[in-house]
Amino acid sequence: MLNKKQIRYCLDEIAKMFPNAECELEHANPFELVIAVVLSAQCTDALVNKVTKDLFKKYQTPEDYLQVPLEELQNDIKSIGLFRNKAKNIQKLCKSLIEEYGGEVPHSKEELIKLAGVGRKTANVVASVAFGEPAIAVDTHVERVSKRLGICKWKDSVLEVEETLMKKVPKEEWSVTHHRLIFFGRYHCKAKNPNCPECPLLDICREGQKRMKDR
DNA sequence: AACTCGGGGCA
DNA sequence: TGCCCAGAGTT
Repeated sequence: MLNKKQIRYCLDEIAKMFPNAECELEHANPFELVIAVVLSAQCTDALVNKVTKDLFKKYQTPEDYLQVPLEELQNDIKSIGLFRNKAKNIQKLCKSLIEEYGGEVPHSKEELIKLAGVGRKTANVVASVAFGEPAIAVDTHVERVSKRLGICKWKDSVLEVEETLMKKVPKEEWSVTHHRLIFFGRYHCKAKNPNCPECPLLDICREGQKRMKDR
């Protein structure tokens, strides 16, 4: 397991690789961000951005999403996959926003995660990106990279990965950390063919060293 | 803990 | 054409 100093080294090196790692979803306000992140589950940000361009023109408020039949909303987002569930969840989510939060998006992770279609990862992204709350969103990239590098244990659950990161990274850097790890995982430390030979972290990465030895 | 939901992108 | 990608909800 890497200690705090080693993790700091990793994050600094990744920061050099991706100097402007930030949320790739297009949004103008917290409400749009919530919708975009809910839509982004199990699909790429690029694909979501294609849909949200028109979607955000058509729907500006939670009320707008409830004024159309479910089938119409499903049709508006059908190109992203899992659209039936996502459309249902968005209407439920909008209903909750109106009835429980005065039409506004709540700021805390604890409130966000209660919303339909919002899980731990989405709640963390919205809290940190929209409201600047300290949070580390653990998606598949963050989980994989954390395990390969040795930041956490291989058998850790998603929640345990998140807790370990929060424990070992200073709170002020939680938000930027999750973006750094996501970029690192998506573009360099890929699931299939991680670019270990050109990785600046090879000397510290247990999985990288193992892979290089096995070649 | 395992299963289901569903498309686009790419070889 | 078939494999790969990416979370939430339910049981």
